[in-house]
Amino acid sequence: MARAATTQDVFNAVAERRRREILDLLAGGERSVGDLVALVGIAQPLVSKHLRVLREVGAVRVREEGRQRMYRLNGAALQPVRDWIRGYERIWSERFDRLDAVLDELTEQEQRDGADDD
Amino acid sequence: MARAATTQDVFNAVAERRRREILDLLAGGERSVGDLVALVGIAQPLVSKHLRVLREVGAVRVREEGRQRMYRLNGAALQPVRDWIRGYERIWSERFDRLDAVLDELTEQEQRDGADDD
DNA sequence: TTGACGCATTCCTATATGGGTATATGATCG
DNA sequence: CGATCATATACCCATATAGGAATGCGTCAA
Repeated sequence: MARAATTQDVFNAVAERRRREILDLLAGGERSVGDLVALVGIAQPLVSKHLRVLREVGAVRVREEGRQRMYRLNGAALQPVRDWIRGYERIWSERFDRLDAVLDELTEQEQRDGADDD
Repeated sequence: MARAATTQDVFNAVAERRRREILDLLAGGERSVGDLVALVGIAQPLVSKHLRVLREVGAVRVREEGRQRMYRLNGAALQPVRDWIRGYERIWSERFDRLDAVLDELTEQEQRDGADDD
């Protein structure tokens, strides 16, 4: 089996740098494909393909306007990512930080006088 | 070119369901590889491979204990994901929600009497 | 109607997987 | 030392890309 399809879930869709870039641009408002091509700086077919992936996971919406297609962000589709990462907020915000730091040092010490890893 | 390497950035690393599962388990505390194998329910070599990816992006740390290797979460490595998704909080929380809803309806209406998409 | 424009899709290639199986490596025990 | 346990790695396969080039197709202008 290969990696899961990018159209399968949002996590895979946003794993791609360009697609995050596109979403970031759309966060600023509607854009035509041509605009995105100019802004992202990659070939038009590629932009179209990325947009398709984003469409398939529901992260963007299209609106036709003459020959142009205006794309718009649909933030709701990103919620699974937000929800997942939220579970880790505790780890950053709470005092676990200090405990982690201590454990880190211990680990690194052991690593040093043990095998060297990676 | 193929998709970016999973070891290239955290986004690609956590795009995989199993790896998120592993991280979630580690969020509850240190675990040996054997524990993870039992909990995740996939073959040991696979768990080891996922752990390697997570190690390479810094999302987990290892500590050797006899023949076992204890893995521990390193939440800091997930911050790029958090930071990115944070930029969208505004979109969820603010009143843009209502505007989005309206635009959505308009879009769907146009889609209906225009070509059907997808 | 013909031509140009704006996008989407198709075909092609190189590459990086995720899963499985077999095997190597290291540590502990008898 | 030899056997066994806990992990990691190597190798094989099917699959899904991301990027490039060429083309299809609907829309608008002359």
